[in-house]
Amino acid sequence: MKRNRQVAAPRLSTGQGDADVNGLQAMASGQPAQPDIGETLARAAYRELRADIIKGARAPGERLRIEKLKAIYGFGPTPLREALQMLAADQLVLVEGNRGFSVAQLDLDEFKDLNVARTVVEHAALRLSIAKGDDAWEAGIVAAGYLMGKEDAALSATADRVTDRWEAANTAFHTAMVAACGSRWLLNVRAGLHDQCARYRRASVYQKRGERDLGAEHRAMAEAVLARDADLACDLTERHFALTASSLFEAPPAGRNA
Amino acid sequence: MKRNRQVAAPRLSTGQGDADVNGLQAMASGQPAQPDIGETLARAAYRELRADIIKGARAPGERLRIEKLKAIYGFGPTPLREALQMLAADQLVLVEGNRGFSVAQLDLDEFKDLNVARTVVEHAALRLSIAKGDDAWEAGIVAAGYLMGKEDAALSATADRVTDRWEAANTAFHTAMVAACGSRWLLNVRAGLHDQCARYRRASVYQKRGERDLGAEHRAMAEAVLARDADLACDLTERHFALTASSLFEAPPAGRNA
DNA sequence: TAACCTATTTTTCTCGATAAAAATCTGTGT
DNA sequence: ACACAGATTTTTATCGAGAAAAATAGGTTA
Repeated sequence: MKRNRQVAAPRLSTGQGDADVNGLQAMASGQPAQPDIGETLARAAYRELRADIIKGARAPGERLRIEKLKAIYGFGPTPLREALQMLAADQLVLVEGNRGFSVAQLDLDEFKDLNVARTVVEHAALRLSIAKGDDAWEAGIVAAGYLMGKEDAALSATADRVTDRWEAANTAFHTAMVAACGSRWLLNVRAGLHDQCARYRRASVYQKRGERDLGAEHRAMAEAVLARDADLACDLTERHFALTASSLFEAPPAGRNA
Repeated sequence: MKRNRQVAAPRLSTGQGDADVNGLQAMASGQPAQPDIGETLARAAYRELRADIIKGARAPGERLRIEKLKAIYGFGPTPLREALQMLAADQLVLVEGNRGFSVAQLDLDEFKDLNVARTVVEHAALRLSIAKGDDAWEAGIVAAGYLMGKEDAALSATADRVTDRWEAANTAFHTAMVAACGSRWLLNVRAGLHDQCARYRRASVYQKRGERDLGAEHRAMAEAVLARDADLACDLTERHFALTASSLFEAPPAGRNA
């Protein structure tokens, strides 16, 4: 009777009672942040912060003081701290002894390192997936490829920065191709590495996509995978990653745009 | 003056003032748990819980109620919750909406899955390491192999359960071989998968080591790696993992020994 | 002036208490 | 007896306050 949903009500009653809080959150996170019922505040804070860090809304190196985050996101100190600890486990946030949290720095050497690991995992997942994939898997690739094509077209038309929509389609497309690899652990690891790379991708102001035809790259990959040509698919994937990487290397040292 | 080390003093003043708490902790974690200075209680709790879960002191599936953990480890609710969230990120702990935490269950299918991912990552790291390793790397393998040999001998002499010492030597030995792979990310991922597997290894009551000569397996691996024979090294590693796995498969369903 | 020690402020971390949710128990009606 | 609704208990999640640590500022001495 006097009992409201845990996740919604306390959020609003955290100090201010009007809609300004939601406005702030929407500004910070992009979407209205509709918390799934049963979701904990700590997890909601985790999701919002994670999304903001990956998309670059929270700049690399930025100090994440609890009071500041409290003002921005409207969560209390406890959920925020728990969220930050989780993000630290993801390597998205740096935690120093008694000196608080900060957004993990972007570093070119780190990115090369990351790319090595990602390529290894992606190759393995791709080969397994090609060996094991069934009809439903193929259909999933076709569907994701279709949406990817639309986003690629929209992107090259506007010549603008990468959008959230494009990112989502990209993630779905690449995930679809490795989905049948048969190891949830491999997919988990892969997803983590993918998210890390997404951060670098989106942080780079100078995305010289002009010289790339992403649509063609994606089409070629899907084709190779559907043709079960593992060697070609791995080769295309590696080149795909490398092209993104090299466009970042040519940009000025990342992480200085705080 | 009135200021003590953060990590030690509050621990003892958490309710009881006598040494019983330490006794409990020592019982639970195996060692006196000497917290590094500057370490946070949350991180100390994380380390202790993590070690206990991996070594099986906290049984798979066991519910981790805050009050219970408070009594066992002597930490307050906040550090404990933060530690549990970190462990959940590591997939060592399962967290359910508003229903608390529990030790992740052990499951044979899950272990097969895990082994796929681990083998992939280990192979890649091994190949890279063999390609790039220098003299210091070789020396590290020789040193770790020497200690490993001692522990293997001690183990086969007592025919007893795997000890903490053996586990530590095993971890160090395998880590030494991949240490030169050149990607910290790959090593991080690898370490996480290794720890997960260690859990399965130690949980299995029926470790039919009798038929295995671990010392010989380890020596052969070190030899192949030092000879820079990547194919052989990968092959031996895969077989090494597979043997451990098969000895678990023959045991009754794991995780029922709570 | 520079180095060092002390006091103050700021920030982080932890605890105890409280509110919210789930689980359990109880009684009621069919 | 069984199913269901309501109330109670237990467990979990969150908040606000306070203790501890780091950072900063100020003052003293060589």
